[in-house]
Amino acid sequence: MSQMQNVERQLREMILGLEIGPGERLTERWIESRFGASRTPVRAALLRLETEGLIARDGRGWTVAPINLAELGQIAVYREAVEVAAVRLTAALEDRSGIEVIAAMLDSCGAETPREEWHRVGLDFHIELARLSGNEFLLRAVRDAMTRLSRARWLEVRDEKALGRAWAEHHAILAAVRRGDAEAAARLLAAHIAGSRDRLVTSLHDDRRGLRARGFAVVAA
Amino acid sequence: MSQMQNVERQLREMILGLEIGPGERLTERWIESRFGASRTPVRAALLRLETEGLIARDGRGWTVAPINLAELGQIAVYREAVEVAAVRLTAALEDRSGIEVIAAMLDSCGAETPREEWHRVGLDFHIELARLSGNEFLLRAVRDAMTRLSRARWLEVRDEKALGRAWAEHHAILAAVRRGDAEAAARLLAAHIAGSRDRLVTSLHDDRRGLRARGFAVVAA
DNA sequence: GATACCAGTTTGGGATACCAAGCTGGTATC
DNA sequence: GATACCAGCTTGGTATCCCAAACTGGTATC
Repeated sequence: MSQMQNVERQLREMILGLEIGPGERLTERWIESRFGASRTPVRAALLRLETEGLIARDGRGWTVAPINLAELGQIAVYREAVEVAAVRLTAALEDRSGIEVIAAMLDSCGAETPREEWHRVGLDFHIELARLSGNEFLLRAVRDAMTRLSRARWLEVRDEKALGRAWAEHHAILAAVRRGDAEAAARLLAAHIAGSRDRLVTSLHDDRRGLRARGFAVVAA
Repeated sequence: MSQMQNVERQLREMILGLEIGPGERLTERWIESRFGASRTPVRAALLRLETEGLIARDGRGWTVAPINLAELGQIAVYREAVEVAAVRLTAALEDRSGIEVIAAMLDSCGAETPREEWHRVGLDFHIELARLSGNEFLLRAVRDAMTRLSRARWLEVRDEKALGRAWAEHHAILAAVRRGDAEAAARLLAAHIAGSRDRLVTSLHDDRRGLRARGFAVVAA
């Protein structure tokens, strides 16, 4: 694997894993020494991560993208548009057996499953559901949206109840798609996304002092 | 302006203007000498254009993205999802005066307007309409889709009648938005996108021999 | 004490040298 | 004549060097 891909992957993991906090400054030299690569692949990786929205230019330098509450609201609208379109396509397919793989993925999470895994499955559910549509652009849009949401969701304080509710909503969406009920699937998905956004924004808004205390830049809605 | 932006902009214009044909191979050294920049900004520009879908990796090298008829169909579905979402948002705004700027843009095209200008306005109509929604992600999605459609639309054989019809459909969509009729706007826009796709794919499919004769790679649907 | 200024350092942008992988054209062998 | 093979060239990947701009810390001046 090339150095650029190495740096890109590792840096993305550090950002998404909050090992580098939202709003933190990045210098090409620091990354270079941190990952043992020269500046050429480092700069290539930065350019790619910039298009993912994980880092942003800060004047002449680079900054890890802050958590932006207004952006979360816009992403929810965007998600609804593309995810609903994707699920409508999928519900209209003759062969909807791909659904079962996603259902199995959901069921693989149990009481003893680590929180990290719940988080990953919660994101992958939406990505895999979009993939079933067969539309590359809808898939990419969903993947991009989930990447941008990833850190915020990780910071969200989620209790058992919220996790269980999301799990149930995911299954309800799958059930509607399974029986080919596009309208129901679209309605359930839209409600799920709106509810998810509300919980997310409320949680982060309430906790913004704590987040800032941890050194995380949080931009208000 | 930085060298990277220079190279990126000029290379994008050459690709979109079909000065470099779809499917053509690109080498970093050729670009370097062509634009008088060194490989560092050239590589940065290539990485950015790759994310726009205008160029793609071809094994170890670079290739100008071919015209892909299957992709055009997928883009139409994607466009419908995001553009309809955007126009619904716009129709729900209190202040919809931005509409008039777009209407003026349409009206600036007359019988003596060069074909190039019609082309640009036809793309910008959709982008500016999405911008009015105020949602950055929907705007970016539409802009990205129109960029990917640009070359295909330029190759489309369009007669006066088709241009006039598109112009009328654009105005009809604006009228629906102006009176706040989200349902009508969504319906008209969806029909416009579907019709546009049909004409585009049919035209390119019928002309694919001619396009290939010009050295343009055309991937079948 | 505040401020204007200056030298030193840091940083991203760019240019270039080097390398390994892969391709090409020619050649020698059968 | 076909094929295996090899030298040389091309090309993207990487490392490194230079530069100008911006930042930093300290100092001198008022």
